[in-house]
Amino acid sequence: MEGAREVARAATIHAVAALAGVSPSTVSRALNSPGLVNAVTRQRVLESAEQLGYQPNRAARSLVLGRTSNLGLIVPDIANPFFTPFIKAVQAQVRQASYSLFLADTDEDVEVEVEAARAMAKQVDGMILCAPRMPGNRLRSIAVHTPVVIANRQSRTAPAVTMDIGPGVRQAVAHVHALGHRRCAFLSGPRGSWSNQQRLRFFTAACQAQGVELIVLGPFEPVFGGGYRGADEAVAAGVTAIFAYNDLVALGVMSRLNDRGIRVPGEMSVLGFDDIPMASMMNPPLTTVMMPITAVARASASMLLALLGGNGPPRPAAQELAARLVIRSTTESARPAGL
Amino acid sequence: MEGAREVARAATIHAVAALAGVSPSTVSRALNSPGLVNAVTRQRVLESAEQLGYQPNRAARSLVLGRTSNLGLIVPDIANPFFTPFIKAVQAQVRQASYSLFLADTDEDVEVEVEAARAMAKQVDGMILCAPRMPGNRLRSIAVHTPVVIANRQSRTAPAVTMDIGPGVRQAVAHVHALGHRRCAFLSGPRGSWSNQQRLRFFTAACQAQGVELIVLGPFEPVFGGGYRGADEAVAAGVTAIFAYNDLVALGVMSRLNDRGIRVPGEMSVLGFDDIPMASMMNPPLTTVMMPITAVARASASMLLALLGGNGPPRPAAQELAARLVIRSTTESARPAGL
DNA sequence: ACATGTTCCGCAAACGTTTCCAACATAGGG
DNA sequence: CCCTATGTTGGAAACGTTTGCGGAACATGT
Repeated sequence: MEGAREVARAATIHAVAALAGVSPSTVSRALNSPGLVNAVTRQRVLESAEQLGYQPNRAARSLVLGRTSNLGLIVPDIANPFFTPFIKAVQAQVRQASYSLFLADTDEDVEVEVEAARAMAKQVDGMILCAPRMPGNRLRSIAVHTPVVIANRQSRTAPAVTMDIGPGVRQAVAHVHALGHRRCAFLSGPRGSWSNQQRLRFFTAACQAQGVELIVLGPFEPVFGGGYRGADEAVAAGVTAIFAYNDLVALGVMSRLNDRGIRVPGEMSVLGFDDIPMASMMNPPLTTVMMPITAVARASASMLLALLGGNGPPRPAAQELAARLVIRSTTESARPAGL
Repeated sequence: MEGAREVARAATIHAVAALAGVSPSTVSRALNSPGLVNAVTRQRVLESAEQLGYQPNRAARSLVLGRTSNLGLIVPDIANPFFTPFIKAVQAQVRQASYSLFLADTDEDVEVEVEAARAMAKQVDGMILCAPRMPGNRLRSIAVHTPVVIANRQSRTAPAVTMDIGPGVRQAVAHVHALGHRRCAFLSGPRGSWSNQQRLRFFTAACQAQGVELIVLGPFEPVFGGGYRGADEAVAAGVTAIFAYNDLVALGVMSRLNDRGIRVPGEMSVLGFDDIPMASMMNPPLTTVMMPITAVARASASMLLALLGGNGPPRPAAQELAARLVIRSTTESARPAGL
């Protein structure tokens, strides 16, 4: 009967004005453009505001200002450790520019992705999209209304910051080649994912260039469990080294190989992709291609802020950062099969 | 010079009204209370809205309605895998109730915690706080203005949902006792953390009750690296089993023990806390106390939604869910020292 | 034909801000 | 002493919605 517990009704600018004995306009000015109001009046206003615990109503402010001071970030999966440094870096930068951040996770689902983006677009000034699966036209329909920066994927629709995996992939292939591996497997990630297509393409090219036979398997779920099946198929295919779509599946592969009594790196070399924090903590620590994800986050955030700053589209409408190989302990010389 | 790239100015309700040949009020009603408007007019309005790509202005709506349809969630650390199931579950439930979610991470820092909460409070209808370090008075000053549910921590200020670690801890101690361990270490987490104090208290009580000597060490950082030092100190203390503050440090402990050539569980039993996804994937898989974190998330979200639903404070103003031990492969019979 | 009820719709106020404009006071220059 | 520039303030409009109130149109019962 009593309805929702009545939270103390927030003080408005009028209340502050009344208490300070000035008009609401003066209060607004005292708070937002200190230069325009007499110092002693200002002090009085500030005290009244403090006393009443005045907090400006964001909705009213947004309404007249036409902006929300909120930014959005969409990532495929919060649980994927690959994204956590990304999220943290974006959040830090955004907060420093005194914006708040909306974060949404799409469970790696295209429909959720566009739905989340659409819903978010209505209440932010701009957003960073890390949406590897969203079709181009959907993306465009959003970018028309809202300033958008695309992360980790190329785009002609909006400014994008991507990673150039070329150097890392070539280093990886050169590394296994130098160790004597001649027949390797690539464990694909989700079929529709742009990242997967890109990785597959570069591995194919690098292997061909360096004379390594590449067996491509999959697709597998880009999670730990995906590595189980991947390991089995790779073993069946008789390869001596495995390039996993990402570190998570590499970890799954190692676990499965261990279960089957196949020693890493003694009998099978395993390479990951991404260099998530966990990679260096595994036993043995994982050799992997390090993605400069934090740098991407910073660049994306800067780009978005520049876009909103009204300085026109940022100079480089696209930016690309290089990945590189990190050699740890899951790669070793190939041994002749059967030994 | 040209200013920010001018995004197409959004269509207002007036534009839709004009196109449909009705008044703005009718448009509003057609969209929000279909029953109050004639079916054919409604159809006309809907078509006009569609044609113009009309999206209601959230700020204006919030202003008159007095609510934002946004909820907030504050967690100490997104990178901590313990929280990812929590975040996901909250997000799913919140979205289902057609709210959007603001997510903030506080880097385990008290100041950031209260600052984030304060900033967030201004633009959400309610929030879930997972803030183990926030002082009670700060918490109260926020809960006065905004409906709040506290997760994973007791509170007399706001409705809370906590986990009862008692059963899990007692099972863990009984387990190692049954295996013959009589001298164990507890690796403490952050000193100020409520969780840590709680875990320490329960382990102390359970060990005393069951006749196990407990050496408490630390505090250690609640991350992987924290386990390195923890492992060394535990070995130095001459214990045969280690209770880690959480799974992350347990993983660090295992890694460090492995480096030092100390076999787990052969020479040292290790128990974690939380049962993060990774725990079951380690090699060997970790024996740990499982926290019902997803259940907590669901309960918190339901509680908050009930609070907002205006049904008054939800029936149980506090709720408690039980933790339990999950036995895997890092615990084994104690061997006489020196063998 | 009239009274009464129902259905549908428009008018206008309200939400809490910001900001343009005008008004006033004061000071300074001629 | 007047004119103008400057500094400070209040009034009022505007942002885009929702909603209470009243009126028009129409149907129904007498």
